[in-house]
Amino acid sequence: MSTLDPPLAEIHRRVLTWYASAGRDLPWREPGCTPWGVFVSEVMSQQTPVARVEPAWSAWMRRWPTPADLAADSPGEAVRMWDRLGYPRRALRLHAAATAMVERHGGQVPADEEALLALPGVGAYTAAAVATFAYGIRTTVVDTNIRRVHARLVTGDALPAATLTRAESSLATSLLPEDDAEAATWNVAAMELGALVCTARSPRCAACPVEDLCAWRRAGSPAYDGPARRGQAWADTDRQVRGRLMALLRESPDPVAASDLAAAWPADEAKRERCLASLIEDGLVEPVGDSSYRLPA
DNA sequence: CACTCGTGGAA
DNA sequence: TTTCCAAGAGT
Repeated sequence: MSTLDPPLAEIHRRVLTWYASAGRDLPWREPGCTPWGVFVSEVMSQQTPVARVEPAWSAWMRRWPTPADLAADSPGEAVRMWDRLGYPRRALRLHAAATAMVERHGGQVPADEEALLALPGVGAYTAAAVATFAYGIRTTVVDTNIRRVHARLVTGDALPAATLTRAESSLATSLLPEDDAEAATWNVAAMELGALVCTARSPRCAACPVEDLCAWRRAGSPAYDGPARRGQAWADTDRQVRGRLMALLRESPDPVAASDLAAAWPADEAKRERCLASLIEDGLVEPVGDSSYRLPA
């Protein structure tokens, strides 16, 4: 554990100042936003770019302003409203989380990180993010943006490792400001720096408030030299087929006939049937009668 | 721990 | 056109 030079306080000051002027005015960052609004924004933002989340979040919050409002509706409606944000199991889990809030937390988003972690669809990142952004609690947030900022600024690597390491987590904790409010702002500011400036591809170092302090820049911006990162295949994968089937089911207010689902992926019947079965297993689809299907009621 | 799970925009 | 990858979670 080495002492940073220059002092951490200087990094904090510069990044917080940068964030105050360059941070985006996202609706869930407004002072009046409810913890539920923050919670929804965090779940929607898991693996989905903010630009696509923003309109979806607004529509969602208009329809279901509280956890109880969502819990009172069907999981299928949540999946339909999720539309094309991707990974629709998140919609199912968000609905289940709302139900848990009603049943176990008086209809409120819990402030305790432990309780948050117990909710469906909430992992280490989301629990910390909701605790700090909705409730101002001083806790360590580690997302892909923050990992990349730390990798470059402190460690001197072009990119972080493929999976989160213990060293990264303890580094993030060691960088956290002591003050509660400042820690919360630091968390969002570091994420924002990674999202807008310290990006994965072609970072905009000229716009970075800490470029002269960056270990990676000081080392001459060496290229990534870790193990090859395997890209996500898409064509002919189960994910593509599931997506095709879900699109049909979302668009139809009525149950969809098996023959219509078959037409959505005629090339490989076995694969199609397997995907439909997995969607049913996941609770994203339910059979109606003998040969039609719908989103869960 | 490695793998799966959607979608679409930008390089 | 192809490739990359974006506020991760669950198994």
